[in-house]
Amino acid sequence: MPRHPTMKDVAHEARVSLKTVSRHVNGETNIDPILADRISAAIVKLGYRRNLSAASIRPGRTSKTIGLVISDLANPYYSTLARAIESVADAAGYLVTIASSEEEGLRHDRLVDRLMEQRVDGLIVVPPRNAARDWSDVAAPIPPLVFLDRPVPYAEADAVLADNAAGAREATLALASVGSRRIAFVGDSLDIYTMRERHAGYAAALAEAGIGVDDSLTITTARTREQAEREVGAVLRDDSADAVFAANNRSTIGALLAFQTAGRRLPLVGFDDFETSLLGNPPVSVVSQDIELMGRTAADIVLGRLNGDTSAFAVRMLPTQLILRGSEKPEPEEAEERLSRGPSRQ
Amino acid sequence: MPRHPTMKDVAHEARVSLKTVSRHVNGETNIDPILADRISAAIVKLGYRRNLSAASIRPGRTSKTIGLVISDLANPYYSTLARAIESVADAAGYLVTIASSEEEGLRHDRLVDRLMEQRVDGLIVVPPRNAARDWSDVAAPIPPLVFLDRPVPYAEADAVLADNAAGAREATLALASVGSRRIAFVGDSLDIYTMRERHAGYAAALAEAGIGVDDSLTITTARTREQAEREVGAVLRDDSADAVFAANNRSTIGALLAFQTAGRRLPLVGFDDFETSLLGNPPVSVVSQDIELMGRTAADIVLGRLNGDTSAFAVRMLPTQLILRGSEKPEPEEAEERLSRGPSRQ
DNA sequence: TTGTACGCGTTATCAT
DNA sequence: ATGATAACGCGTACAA
Repeated sequence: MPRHPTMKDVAHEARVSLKTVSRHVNGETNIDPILADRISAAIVKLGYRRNLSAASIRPGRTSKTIGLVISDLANPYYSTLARAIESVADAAGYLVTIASSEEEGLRHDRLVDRLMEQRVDGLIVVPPRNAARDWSDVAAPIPPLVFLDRPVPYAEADAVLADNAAGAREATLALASVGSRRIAFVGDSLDIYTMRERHAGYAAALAEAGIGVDDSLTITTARTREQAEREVGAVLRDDSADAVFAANNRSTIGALLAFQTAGRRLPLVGFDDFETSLLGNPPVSVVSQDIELMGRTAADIVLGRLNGDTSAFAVRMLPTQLILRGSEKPEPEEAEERLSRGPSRQ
Repeated sequence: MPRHPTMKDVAHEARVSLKTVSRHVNGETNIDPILADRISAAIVKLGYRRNLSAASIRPGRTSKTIGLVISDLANPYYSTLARAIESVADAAGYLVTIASSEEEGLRHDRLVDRLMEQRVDGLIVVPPRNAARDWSDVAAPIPPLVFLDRPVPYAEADAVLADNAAGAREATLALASVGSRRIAFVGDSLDIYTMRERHAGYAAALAEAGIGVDDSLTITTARTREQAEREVGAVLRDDSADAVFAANNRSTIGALLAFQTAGRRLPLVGFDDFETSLLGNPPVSVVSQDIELMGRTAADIVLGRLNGDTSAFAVRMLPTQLILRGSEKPEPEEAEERLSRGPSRQ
């Protein structure tokens, strides 16, 4: 593998000075067409490519790169966010370096440090659940920083979040409005910010509907799809609830699996839409976040800061959307149901 | 925002020379503990962070970054690939810069150029459907290069692919072995490499099973989930097929939607597993690719090359796995079916 | 319009 | 063990 040709090589080949090549490469116009042609020819002949790493160390120049630290790129929620960010960044001429923290504070901090050492121009970050270092302990200068999807652990930054509490409230009200009274909350630990928010919205809706919160209906052990399935299976056996608010994707799918196994279902609304929500029978009602908008907003904020926006730091709370597809309603009576259904389906 | 402190600043603050700071930062041991302490203190006091961009311009030094160009990061298939690559890369101390080509040749080429200008150490690339530039026209030096998921457009590189033809053959044989004779192929255009491969496997299986290929059963207009749904709906109305091989994810889901609408289903096997394949009734049989293994393999190859592996370029064809969950079988008779089913489910 | 000379932050050589 | 000095590839005063 040959060495990378440099500007000096090009200059030599084209019998011009370094500076003239630099001008040519940077698209300046005041340059003799004769020389320009010679330079172009030399560039093609040698296969010259700019070294942006080298260029970026000059004062005032940057890497035109944005760093993104999320929990897990394999999670569709985060890959959708990443895609939206990448899309906005690319349109502005920026690359995106993406890293997964796996919710581990130390790993997160290591990745942030690495990205700063790489001199990214901006940083978009999903704070890990188990935060390690405090952001106020990070030495200046910190590049424009946006927190995503989680509460803001640091004042000198912007943030973009979904209104989890409002979404959960709407979902729970929808279940209550068609007659459910013992609505179970099925989700992950309330140590997780989004879960706390969603549970708060759930509780608020119950209060509004004149239903007391029954703690035995709050299930926070659904870390995986399988656990959710077991928990909802137990609910069905005990007949302890008459509806389910599934506070995340895994809980929704676990609930559906439990319904399938039991041969009967409860009214259900889930948090976060999923690819096959239309395939349920009935189709599954969900609280949907505009994930792409969240990503685009975060990227826009960073790019705005890079373009000199010095307005006060702010938290953008984005609304969610309740999509009712039918699963929020109670199961029809047996006889009636048989009629309304085809002889079989997937 | 203050300026980044440099090694020179640290050296000055610690009253040492530049080189000693460099040694300290790079973890060399031959250094007076007294001075080391002074340097550490200065680093903390000034908030010094090394500038890897600057370091990487030295000959023999690299950016410790890998470039990845895929079709679309929002597609779970590619985000799973990206995650696996990132995971391997991170363990080896590499960052990954990810970009989406959107299957556009020009965009793809632009991103590849940008990554090379950024001096990534290695490149993993999904060649776009509409290739623009030929790789042989790209000037040397090209960093270690691995093609992913598509046929190899260039000899000086490694490649990692799934055995699409074998997977499709297995799927089709599974349908034939339970009695289907008019098996429809539902997928996207055969201009797409994976579709061609999967159709070839489908045709091979039919030949093996002693069934002729009926061209009217090959549907290649299912670009979206909705189109697939319409096409399969038509098949159901016409009764033109007695089974469906869905050659990609969207086709599988479209078929399931059509089954749901029609109130009856055909034996079905889909290509690529999906999150809720267990939620079907019966659960959906699929050909599954080991996407993570593909990503890890690609990353391992690049890292191997970076560590001096000079063995001949090779194409790794990874096997697929047929997962039979029940949907490959014909629908039971009406009476029988009613018994085998609970009164209702999602 | 073109070129000279220097600096960016880092690492490497080599002498001390 | 430590430091002066020269690169690395590129951009920019400033002079010509």
